[in-house]
Amino acid sequence: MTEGYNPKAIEDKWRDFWRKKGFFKANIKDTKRKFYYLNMFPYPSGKLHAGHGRNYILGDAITRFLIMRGYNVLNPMGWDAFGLPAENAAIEQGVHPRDWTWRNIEEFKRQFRAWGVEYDWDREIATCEPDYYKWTQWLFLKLYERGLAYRAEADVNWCPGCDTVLANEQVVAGRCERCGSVVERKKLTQWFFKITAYAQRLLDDLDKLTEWPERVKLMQRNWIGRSEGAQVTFKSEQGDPIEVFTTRPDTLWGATFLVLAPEHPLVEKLTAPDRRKEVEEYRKFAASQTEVERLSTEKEKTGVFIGACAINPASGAKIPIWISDYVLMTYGTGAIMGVPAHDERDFQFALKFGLPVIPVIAPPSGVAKSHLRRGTYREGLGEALKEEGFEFEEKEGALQVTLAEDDRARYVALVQEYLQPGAWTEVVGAGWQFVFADGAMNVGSIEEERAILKKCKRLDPSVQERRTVAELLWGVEFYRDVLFHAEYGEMINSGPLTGTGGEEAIRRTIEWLEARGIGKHAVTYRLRDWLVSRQRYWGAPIPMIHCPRCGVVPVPEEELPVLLPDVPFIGKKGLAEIPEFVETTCPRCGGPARRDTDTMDTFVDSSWYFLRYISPKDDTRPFDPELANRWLPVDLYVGGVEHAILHLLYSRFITKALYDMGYISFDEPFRRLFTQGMITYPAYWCPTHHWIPPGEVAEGNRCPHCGAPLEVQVLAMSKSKKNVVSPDELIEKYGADTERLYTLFMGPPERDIEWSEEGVRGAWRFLTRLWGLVVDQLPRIRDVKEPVDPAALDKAGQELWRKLHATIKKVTEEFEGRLGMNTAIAALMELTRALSDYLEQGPGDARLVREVIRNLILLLSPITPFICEELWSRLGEGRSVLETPWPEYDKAALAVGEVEIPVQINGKVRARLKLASDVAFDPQRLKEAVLSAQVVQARLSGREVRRVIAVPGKLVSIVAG
RNA sequence: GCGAAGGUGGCGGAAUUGGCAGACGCGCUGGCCUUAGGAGCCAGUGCCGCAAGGCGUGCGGGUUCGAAUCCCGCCCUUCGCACCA
Repeated sequence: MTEGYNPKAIEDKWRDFWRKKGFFKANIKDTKRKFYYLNMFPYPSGKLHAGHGRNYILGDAITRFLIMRGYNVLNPMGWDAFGLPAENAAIEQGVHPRDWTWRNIEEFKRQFRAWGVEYDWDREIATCEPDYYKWTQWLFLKLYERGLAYRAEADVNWCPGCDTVLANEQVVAGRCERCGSVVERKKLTQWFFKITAYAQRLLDDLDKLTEWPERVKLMQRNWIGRSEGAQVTFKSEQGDPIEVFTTRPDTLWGATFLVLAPEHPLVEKLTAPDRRKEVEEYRKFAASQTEVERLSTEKEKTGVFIGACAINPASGAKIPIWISDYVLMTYGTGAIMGVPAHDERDFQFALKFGLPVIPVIAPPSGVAKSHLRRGTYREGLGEALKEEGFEFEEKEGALQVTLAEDDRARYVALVQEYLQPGAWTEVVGAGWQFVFADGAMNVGSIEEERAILKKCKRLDPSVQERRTVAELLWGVEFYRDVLFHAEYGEMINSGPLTGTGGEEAIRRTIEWLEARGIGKHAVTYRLRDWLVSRQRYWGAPIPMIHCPRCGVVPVPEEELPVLLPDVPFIGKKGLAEIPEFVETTCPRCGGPARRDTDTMDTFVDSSWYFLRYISPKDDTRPFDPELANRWLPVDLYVGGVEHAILHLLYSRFITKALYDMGYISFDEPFRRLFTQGMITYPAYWCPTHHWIPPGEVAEGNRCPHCGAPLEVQVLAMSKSKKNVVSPDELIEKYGADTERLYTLFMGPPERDIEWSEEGVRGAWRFLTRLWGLVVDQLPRIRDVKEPVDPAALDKAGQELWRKLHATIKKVTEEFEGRLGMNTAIAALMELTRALSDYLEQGPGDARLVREVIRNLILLLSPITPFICEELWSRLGEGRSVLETPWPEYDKAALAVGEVEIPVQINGKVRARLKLASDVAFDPQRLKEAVLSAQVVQARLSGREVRRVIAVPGKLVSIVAG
């Protein structure tokens, strides 16, 4: 009876072995064959679950692989230990956030150890410790010195439930992510980092990041949101300049109104006295809008006229000034020109408030529409149109004509003949034309628009209520899809620039503006400055002092860190409530002053931590610049996509700022980025009892407490949704190796995948089989010392020999390249199967068996280190797996034995031939061998062979007549 | 609405460069072992068909000796952004 696989005993035996041997300690001074591997450090929030394993197990496997490849690997671990959850948990449980945090850290470390996930623990950092946040504060001071940190009043997200400002990412659909309160907007004076100063570089340098996923780069591009266009100066009737940003300067002649953001500073000045009350009310309404209301899509446009007008600098037309909340103060100049003919939002706004629409860009389709109402034309028009070749449809006595722009004149002439007295029709296309019996009129300016409307009202009293021509046309269903378009095209109704088209239009308009000094080329970004203030206790204090005489004064560098006051933590507490913290003296004048009572956003802590690992204990500087320049950028950075924007953008920004200050010689922090997917699991929701752990769900998907049917959703594992699988239980039941193997095998690491208990069993079965196989063979191979002699192998031996080398190649390539551990493991399973098949045929060549087992263990060891270390030691190799070089494959071995070549005849596989490798890889011999084969001849049965395509080592395709 | 990624057996997925579609695992079916099985072992398993054979990678077309892979059009799913002028 073979000794069974007992993971518990094995894992306990090897658990601390690697750590004691120091395999995971980087030799920081030696950077010859260095590799900086980094996992995004975790927020220590309780316990690790199986979902976390995706990240750390992958990282550990890669690290072990790199060590065996002879790299000097730096793979450190630390704790993103400041933040709201610690504080909230502390309030609920009455413990100090620091104690809560360290308790969790200890738990995480215990779990890492159980998983066999090892780090260079000498370099452990925790952002909540003074020896770390001292340097976060140092960073703040440096940014302040450079003018990259500033204080300003701003609208912020305020959660009334948690009593603090929230980060944008903590606001989900307008509600506080934690307590669900509707987030309010509040005006507060806050600290900002000027990330916008780096917008262009952050955008441009994305092109340098060739080893980042396209998806992440795209998300950053969108987030930065560069828009190119023009800034145009309009003037109010009183002469006040109003700056407007537009990406479509070519539509300038079509601007029939201006809209300012409600908070725009000019509103105060421009508002007419009789409109003041209404304007004030609207501004109040806009300010009170919660994020939820503001974000609701498809909501009707709102706004008010402020009783003042401006002059369109191109057309000279007098146009009204409105305010509306669809214009944001934080983007561009906070004011826009309304071009309803070519912007959907402006079009809706104009339609709702009766503002004129003037088309100024010809639709590129070159199509125009004309609608003839019943009774407006004389009999015979239909026939005449047909005769002239116009396309139209008749609908309830009305004619709907669709014509090419080129035929417009011919069409107008024809229709005019048939119009009833007092009737008219329109041609809507490149410009809107009204065709009356006595002539045609063009909607080319506001005056013309007014004149046409007046004439129509006179002719047809039923349109008396229409406020604009656009409204008149909107009444005709047939026209609706052509009244506005946002495409580029030839400029029309645009004074001197009429006729300018395509690429030229924008460029020439900007030249025209610049020549007149009323506008210029301009670029705007969607990216906003980074708000870093938080009114909470558990964060790095902002190292600033407010002095009544000297104003804002930075804390001198030598006085850092500004320590968090060590106070008993009961209930909510901000630094502002702790007098012994607040009261201080001004470093400049020595008089009484107050400390800044805000702490920093935790994203500041994590925006530079990858530098601190280089010299974590240095208390004279944040990092050793010389070593940092040698070790960074990080060679491979692995973490979740959820950080695609914020953390990664902030880190890039801080790196560039430090580069500009001369502290480092690289300006991107992470050379290669890999974003691993999440592990999902069913989550059960009861309307009354909320999230129910999957294990407690009652028969028929019902709530165990009230019997209500539960809503099931497959979601990323998370403690709050109670759908986590505990590694502790898995390790108890199957061992850490099984969990590691399954985690890496379940699918490609970048994809989200559902956890499966059955899948875990499959991994367990494989390890059990492997164990049995090796242990069975040990007695006869333990003392075999001679290498394999490939020439002496029989056919089956050759097959296995080739398979072994193919497997080494495959696994090595996955570790070095796309990290597809799933297919690497599949290959190892195949090799295991091949070995056991080989052994079933007889005892086989002991040297070969030993060689296969040896390599199998080495190749699998990064994935399942415990079982491999145990089997390896039993093999009697004398040193540890991690001291053994990674196997190399032998090219010659890949060409040993026979290859199966499929033969296609007219596109269908009709035969498979086993051919010797030297034949199969030689196109000429391959062709001959296939054509002369019996099966192929029979299949061809005398048909003419027209063409033969032989792909060496792959297949042969025959085209027969 | 805009942008991106994706759609392959009952399920997770493989096919990395245009070259045997479904590797590997799960599940299922049958058998063995067992007092028993939510354990283990062996075999089978894309679909239709007794078979020969045919059909198959979201749908429709195209290029090619050959298409999951390339091109054109459409449908669906997921994610990101969402009044950004």
